[in-house]
Amino acid sequence: MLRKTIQRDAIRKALVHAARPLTTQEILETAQEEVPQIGIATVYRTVKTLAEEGSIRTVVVPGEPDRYEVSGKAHHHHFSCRVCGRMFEMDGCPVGLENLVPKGFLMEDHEVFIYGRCDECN
Amino acid sequence: MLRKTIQRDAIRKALVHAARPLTTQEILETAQEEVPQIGIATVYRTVKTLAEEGSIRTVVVPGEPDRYEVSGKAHHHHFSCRVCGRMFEMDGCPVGLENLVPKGFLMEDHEVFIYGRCDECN
DNA sequence: ATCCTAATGATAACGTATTTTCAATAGCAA
DNA sequence: TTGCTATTGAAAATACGTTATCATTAGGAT
Repeated sequence: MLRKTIQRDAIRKALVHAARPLTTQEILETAQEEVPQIGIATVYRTVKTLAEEGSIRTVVVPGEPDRYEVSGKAHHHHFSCRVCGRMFEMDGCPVGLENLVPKGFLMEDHEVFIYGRCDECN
Repeated sequence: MLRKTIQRDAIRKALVHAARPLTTQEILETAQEEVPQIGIATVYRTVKTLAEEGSIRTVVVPGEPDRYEVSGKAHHHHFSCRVCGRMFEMDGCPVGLENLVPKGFLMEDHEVFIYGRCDECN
């Protein structure tokens, strides 16, 4: 039986309140504002549980550690700021992806990453 | 002074003749057809040199090891086959990427990955 | 309030990709 | 052909994200 702990609450809150996908480090830092003694192992454990139960989604990023975001959001992609390293959500989807797919290939899924500077760093 | 070796030649050839970006393992296997005793350390060393001199480009992929391809190709993106694990080139680019970028953000670059089954695995 | 045990925190261990080490080999200039 | 030293191969060492270990803490049912 799953127990309700202040650590899990802090981690869940960090993810729910974030408007962007968070790394385990970012989750740790946010959760520490509420539960200072929380450790990284708890973040990994909780994130794993939340992902298994389906309430969060893993965002796998090129050349960077995984991020996590609450599931159920509308289809979207991500913007990665080269200055502050944060990753942001972008609504919508580019057009004509199916035209890229070579003949005979089957498209099941896609990912788009845009790199640049976020509004704060720009 | 850089020396010409059969190992470097085999690695360069593997990359030049490939129609798709290769992992260090794939480079090793291809190069071994020509130089059976070649080791993975030489692949890493040579790939690093080639990247520094600009003749190849590193393709950083979500959740997978880096790939390498010769530079100078026309702008393109990649298709990743979930069955055989190979990555293929796709000419062209989706439309409307700039519409995704939030107000105040600056787009410098972008990457698109499509996942599915390649023609051989389909 | 007590007891059982799930959960935690600190840290060691792991997995995997990549780099370094070092003795042996092989370009290549003289 | 010789000699110098860049390059190689094998294996050890790193880097770094993630998982496991284990003694301690704290939900929460009774």
